[in-house]
Amino acid sequence: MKKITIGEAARQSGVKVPTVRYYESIGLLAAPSRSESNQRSFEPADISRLAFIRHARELGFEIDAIRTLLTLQDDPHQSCASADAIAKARLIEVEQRIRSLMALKAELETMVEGCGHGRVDQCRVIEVLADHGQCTHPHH
Amino acid sequence: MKKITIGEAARQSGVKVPTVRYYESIGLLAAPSRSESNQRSFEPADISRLAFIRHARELGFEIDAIRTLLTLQDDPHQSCASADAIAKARLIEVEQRIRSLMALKAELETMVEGCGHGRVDQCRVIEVLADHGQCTHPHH
DNA sequence: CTACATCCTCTAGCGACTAGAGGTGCAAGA
DNA sequence: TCTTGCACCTCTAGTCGCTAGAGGATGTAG
Repeated sequence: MKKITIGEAARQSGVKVPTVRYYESIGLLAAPSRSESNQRSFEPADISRLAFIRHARELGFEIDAIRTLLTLQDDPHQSCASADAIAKARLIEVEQRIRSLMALKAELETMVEGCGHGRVDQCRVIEVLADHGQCTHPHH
Repeated sequence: MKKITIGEAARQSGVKVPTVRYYESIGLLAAPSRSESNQRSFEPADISRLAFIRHARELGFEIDAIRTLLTLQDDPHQSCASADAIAKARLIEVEQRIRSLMALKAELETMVEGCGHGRVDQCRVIEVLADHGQCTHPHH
């Protein structure tokens, strides 16, 4: 059984070293055993768990949601209804976020296109910002 | 000259009362004059400035970017190149964010569609999270 | 006059890290 | 053997943009 240092765990999972320690501190990752010189010694399972967390974080899941997902993963005999619900909720969030970003994109485009590259007092960027009534998409 | 209280300023600008105070504290808004009983008394120009800030925040501009935009607004004889650059940078950010959210949406859809509503050990949600290699869009 | 809303200041908290100080341990080259 | 330099340790504080709450003063309506 070779010892996996925190640096190695970080490299293999793609989670940064301080973040690994942070996850341990908030109880997302069980405290690993320590070497004689007090250094953390991880198991392969920890790497998987870290990769799981990283992937979920990349997908924008919050730590609390991940905590739930991990509990589910730890007990595979449970119904996956919770996992499904969490993913669905996240999907709805993402869809909403995309919609609002699209409106935002349109507005920014109007601003940038309208910019005559002259002085600020003719600048559409500043103007649009100053007056929300001019928005092409006022619903934000 | 009627005195505008912080509550009124908040109502008219759409910025919350504690946030108005916060903006003052970080120097985004000049400290207004005070009444005899030490209450803030705002000018109509402050309301416009707050509305400007609110709109810019809604468009996702960071406080620092807004600070620059406000300086530009304060001096309309400057070239609007900076404002243009800030807006363009923000547009690029937004476009990137949309692209990555679309990839994310696709991945979440795969997860949710694949869920057989059975037990966790057959759950695609958990499975996909555990193994990034299964992503349809691995580039995140 | 009595409620009750609004104002004031100040401090602390949120999420999810990140940075830095100050120290120990370890392996490899001169 | 020494020393260089990296990786590790703990702890605290900072990031961003607010938000919440304590504890108190003031303003307004009935």
